[in-house]
Amino acid sequence: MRLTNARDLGLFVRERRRRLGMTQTELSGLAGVSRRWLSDLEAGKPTAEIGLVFRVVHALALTLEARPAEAEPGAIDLDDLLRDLRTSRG
Amino acid sequence: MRLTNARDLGLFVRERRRRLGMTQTELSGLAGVSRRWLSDLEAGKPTAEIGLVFRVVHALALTLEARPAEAEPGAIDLDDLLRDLRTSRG
DNA sequence: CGTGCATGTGCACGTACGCGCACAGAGGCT
DNA sequence: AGCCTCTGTGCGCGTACGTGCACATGCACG
Repeated sequence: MRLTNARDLGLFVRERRRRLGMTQTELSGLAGVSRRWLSDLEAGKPTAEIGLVFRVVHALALTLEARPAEAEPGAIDLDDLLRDLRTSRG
Repeated sequence: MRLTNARDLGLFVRERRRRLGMTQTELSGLAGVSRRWLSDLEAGKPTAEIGLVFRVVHALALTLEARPAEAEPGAIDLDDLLRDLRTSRG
């Protein structure tokens, strides 16, 4: 699942939690966060602290991966493009 | 790159930023965050808000992906295992 | 050596976090 | 109908956030 914002994250966490058959109370205890906060997170709260988010992610046996955005079909390497932009007129 | 905690995230952001030839000032302006905060983020601050993190991630042309943790070589499906645990003694 | 840029960091401010508690609404089960 | 579980949410508290500013260090260049 691709996460682009807090709402995505919240929905994904909720779905994952349900898939594992957990309640908010159980997951919050497992992750060491309050149920109150978890409820807000699942609702897409954008001000949630990433440290707590990582705790929840681990408790859900999830892996978080970051990678450069997909190259367009035009086959231009975005990394090089941006870097060139910077080094040429920066 | 696999991100497991705030420190990972910070280091990854820093490396990615440098790879694109950006300074903290440039990236912070592009992402709409303060340079102060970006500096802290790259240092691994665990209390950073995920909303701002997503802004930086986008500004770096990055994709964030979440997925179930890898299954052990023992071939037990962790999802099923956890779900069964819950439904049988919950 | 002096200048300029990149980065880290202390400070003060206004704001909102995350927490626990308590209650309300919605289902499900008997 | 009555009961129990799950979830959302208002409130109040103590705390730390994120921001902007200013300064210091480190490094490259002429």
